[in-house]
Amino acid sequence: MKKETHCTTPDLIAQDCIAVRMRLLNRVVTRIYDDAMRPLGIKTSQLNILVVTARLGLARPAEICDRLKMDISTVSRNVDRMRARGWIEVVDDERDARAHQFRLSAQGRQLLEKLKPAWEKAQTKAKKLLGQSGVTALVRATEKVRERA
Amino acid sequence: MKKETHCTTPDLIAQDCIAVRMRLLNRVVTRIYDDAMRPLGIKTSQLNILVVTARLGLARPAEICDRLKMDISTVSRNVDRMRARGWIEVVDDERDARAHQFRLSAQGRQLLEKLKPAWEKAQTKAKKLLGQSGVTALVRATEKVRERA
DNA sequence: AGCATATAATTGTATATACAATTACTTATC
DNA sequence: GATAAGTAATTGTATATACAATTATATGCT
Repeated sequence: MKKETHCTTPDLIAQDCIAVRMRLLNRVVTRIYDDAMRPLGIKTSQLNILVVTARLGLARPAEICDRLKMDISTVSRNVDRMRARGWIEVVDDERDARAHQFRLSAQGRQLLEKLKPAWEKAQTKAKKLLGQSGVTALVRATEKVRERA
Repeated sequence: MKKETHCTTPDLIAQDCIAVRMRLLNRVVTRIYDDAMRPLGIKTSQLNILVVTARLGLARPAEICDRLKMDISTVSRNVDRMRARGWIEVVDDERDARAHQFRLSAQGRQLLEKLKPAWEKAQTKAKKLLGQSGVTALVRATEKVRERA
């Protein structure tokens, strides 16, 4: 005989809601990386953009949005801050006066190398928290999101 | 013979970084719920607080922080907005003049019932995105976080 | 060529988030 | 009971985030 579980709406949502748990875990994980990288003056959100830009070489804002599933206005303002810190340079597009691209400055590349140990430390902690199955599930889900787009 | 993988730092971080993927997935999942609940005028972050408050009956700010791993100043300001919308009431603590508690108003309870169908729709989408293993891993990780605190 | 439409990116506005500093009160200690 | 130490919560400041509106430019159509 199946056990009846009488859950009120708040109980149901509090226990099951994926968004609630995802946001909670996001806060905890972000804190791990932010703490580790604080001495270097960079936050997790900016790390995202830094590495995507580094990999692309020359990155259009729309490409960054696509890779990170981030609103273009968010990218716009985050890059502003990173530019102010001297990590990113803006290159105008010669063919299209509306467009431009970003690339890392020498300082940006230097920062990337310098933060590696701190990142590794945070990564180890995060791995431990999620477990192997958690990491696998995370990778699978993010890949699925990218495929669909 | 093991295949050598020569990864530059940005490649390594972009591919492996748990924080990057977690934040990406958090944005995608949050968007699913925000879209579903937009007609009701509530956002995912507020839903978190709404359900925790509902379950606790009377909730102290510090309790909400603990449940959600959220900074107390964040709770303070989110509750302000929810109070302004008439979903939450503040009750003074008679024993300690510094302290107070929150509870749902009638409107807040009504909202909670009204949003159930929208929440279920979003929940179904999110489950599909994460898959069963993803949901399990997520629950496991969040429970681990709660134990440790 | 000229106008309508599409596109790239920013800016306006609001919420979410956290750390640091502050305010207001309570508890412990002498 | 006065003062020091501790605690509850807010307020100051900065970043992150997204939707809507705007600006500036490019493209397509006639």
